[in-house]
Amino acid sequence: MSITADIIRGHTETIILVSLMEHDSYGYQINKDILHKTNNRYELKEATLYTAFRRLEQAGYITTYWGDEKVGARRRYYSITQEGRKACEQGLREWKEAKAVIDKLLESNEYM
Amino acid sequence: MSITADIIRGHTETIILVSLMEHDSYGYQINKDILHKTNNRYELKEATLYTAFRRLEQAGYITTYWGDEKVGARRRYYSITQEGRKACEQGLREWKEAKAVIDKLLESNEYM
DNA sequence: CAAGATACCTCGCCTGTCAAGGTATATAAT
DNA sequence: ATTATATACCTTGACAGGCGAGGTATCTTG
Repeated sequence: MSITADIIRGHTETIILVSLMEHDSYGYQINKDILHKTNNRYELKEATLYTAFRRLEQAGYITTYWGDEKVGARRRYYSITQEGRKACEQGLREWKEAKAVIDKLLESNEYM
Repeated sequence: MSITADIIRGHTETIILVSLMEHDSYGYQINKDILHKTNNRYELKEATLYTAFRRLEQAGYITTYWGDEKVGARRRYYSITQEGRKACEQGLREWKEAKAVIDKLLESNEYM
């Protein structure tokens, strides 16, 4: 995993929110989706994932409920709220802005 | 300044190293260059800048010397080392990788 | 019945950011 | 003269997010 903690820092919440935009999901699944979407290049650490869930819940961006699995391990599902959708869009805008700025600063000269 | 601390986190050192690739410079100038390069959209906080210099020096990525200004405030100049150039290139590679991964995760669905 | 996958969780350390405070010089305005 | 602003440097301590290390429980497969 070449992506360092500091580079991903601050994007975790938006990544989770985006993954909840289409449909409710649960922690383990969200992380596996991330792994597959990135062709096994990236995966959130469990501790990071769950602390992010707590923050997002605290902020009112997601709500949670237990699945009714008759079999297998219990699943805690997460659902994005209207506020969460706004925060998600804001996060995406911030990413685009940050990307443009960092690209400008890093690629203004090409040393690669 | 819409770019949050967490999004920029981890790029600071590479930003500084890139700015030293062409020629030696000093703190105040580097920060002003960043400000101009980004059309006043971004500027490092002084504390962040100087703590980053200490880290980079500690890591052997930059060396430092005092300017011989006859007039005005003294300037501490920084010079990138060979190790620093390597670290810079590594930082640029990491940025490209991180950008690709985050883009994949955030733009796999378009909600903007 | 051991191993591995699924599925959840918390504690406490680490590290980069930055607000707040400081020093000193030169110039322009009041 | 004094105040303000720009230049130019610096440190301390709080804060917050990432995550290593540890834990629990269920199901499947060899």
